[in-house]
Amino acid sequence: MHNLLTRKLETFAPLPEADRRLLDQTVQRARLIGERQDLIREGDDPSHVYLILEGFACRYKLLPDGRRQIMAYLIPGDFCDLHVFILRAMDHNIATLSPCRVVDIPRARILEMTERPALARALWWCSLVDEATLREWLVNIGARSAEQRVAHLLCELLLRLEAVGLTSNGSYDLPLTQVEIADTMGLSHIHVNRVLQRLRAEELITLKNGALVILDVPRLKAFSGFNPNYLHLAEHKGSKEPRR
Amino acid sequence: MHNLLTRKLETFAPLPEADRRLLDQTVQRARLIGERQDLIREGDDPSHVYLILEGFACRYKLLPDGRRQIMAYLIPGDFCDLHVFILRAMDHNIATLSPCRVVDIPRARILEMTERPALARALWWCSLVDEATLREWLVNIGARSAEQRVAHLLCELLLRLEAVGLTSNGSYDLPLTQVEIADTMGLSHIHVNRVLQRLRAEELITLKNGALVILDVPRLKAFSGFNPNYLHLAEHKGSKEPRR
DNA sequence: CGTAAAATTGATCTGTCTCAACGTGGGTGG
DNA sequence: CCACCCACGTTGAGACAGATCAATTTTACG
Repeated sequence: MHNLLTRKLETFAPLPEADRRLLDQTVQRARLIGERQDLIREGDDPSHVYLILEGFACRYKLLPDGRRQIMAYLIPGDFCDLHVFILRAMDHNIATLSPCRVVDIPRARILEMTERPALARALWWCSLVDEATLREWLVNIGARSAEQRVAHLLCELLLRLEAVGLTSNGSYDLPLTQVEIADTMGLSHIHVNRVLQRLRAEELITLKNGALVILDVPRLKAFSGFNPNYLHLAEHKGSKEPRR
Repeated sequence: MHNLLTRKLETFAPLPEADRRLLDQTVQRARLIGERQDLIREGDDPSHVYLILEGFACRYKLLPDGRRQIMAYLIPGDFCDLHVFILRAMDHNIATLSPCRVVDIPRARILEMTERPALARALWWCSLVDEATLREWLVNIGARSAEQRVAHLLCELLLRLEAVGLTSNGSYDLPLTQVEIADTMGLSHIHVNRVLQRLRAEELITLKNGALVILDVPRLKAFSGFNPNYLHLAEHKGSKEPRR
């Protein structure tokens, strides 16, 4: 099996051998970062693009009154700031949640990647999937009940972590505090606590010390109204030809 | 002044004359579509990319229980479905809100555009700004009060419409019903009605028959906690060099 | 005019928040 | 190695923003 990045990008479409080699080179030197460290701050114009190899990170914004809204979780294989390559200034912050292993990719290397058609498309695909995920989060917060929101998040993370081999039948590490889940869902942490208790009482999940077990995946999906289409996994399974 | 699309893309960076000519050609033949028509449905893989020249449209998803969540407004200069160029299947619907003038751009033309470096970057910029807007909407729905949410939306539309020349000092056409605003904000339409009344009572806005007047722009921005950085306007004003 | 969609109003209900304790477990320094 | 501490989780009570239900009024338009 190839490295994590290759594995993720090939979810979209197979890559030429030369591209794989470039990715292998790219993912060489990683550095370790402790939990709850800001990786990038609003206003920054970072000189490198960061790629998560291990651990959880998040995008977030702070409001004047001190509230925090988490807008995305970044898991192994995710780029933190591909967009500043174009946009110049970060409009939000990125912080680690758990200890992370991170690769710093120089801009020149990204440029090199975007000059290879298959890789360029794969990177574009990454940022479009991020966007689609954001849309689903908006639906989640805007239109679902507290219980459904949390359940939906757990279903999404199951599929995303499965895609990078970080689950074992329905269970995975979820290194989040209830406060962090609350800041993600637009709920108070007290309410998140009660929601989790209800999900446990319904025998849908088990969650203790960051270890999540989904006891009945189909039921949790049905309960939360989960439809995986927005993750755009399994794109090349249908053996479609690239379109003109 | 050039056409609308050129104007919008040059918000990001000036374009070579040849690119402008290509854009002028692209925007030739538009078609008219009535209000409240679906342009694209979930599951579609459209053969053209649609560009709005006039009118309002929106992205939305429907939930099993019949709720609708609107996830974006599309205004003149916005692409509807640039992403299906890569992702293949739509994961949401797009419908007109008001009558619209729309250009159908064949995929081949998009491909041609992405082969010109300045245009490719400009298109990428468009989709990154869409993503940044989505993040701000998430913050809006997740962390702000009903009054602030609506006020924030009105501030955002002011800047976006200003960028395409569709405002006149603090006022613009807002062809939305209160139900549509409600489906956008994750509120009931009855509550939206009351929120609008309060904004009017505070002498922040006037809104009647789709004509919005913001009576005190700075106060409305302050009230809603509006920070325009996420729209990434005025990128090349600072005369930055393109980075390597 | 007549009709349907949109806006408005009032009354009531409920999900979620806030405030205020209290419990608990893992890490650390004495 | 124990005791303390602090972050995290849990519980209860009360308050409130916003939902729901049910009319009624206004507006747009054929």
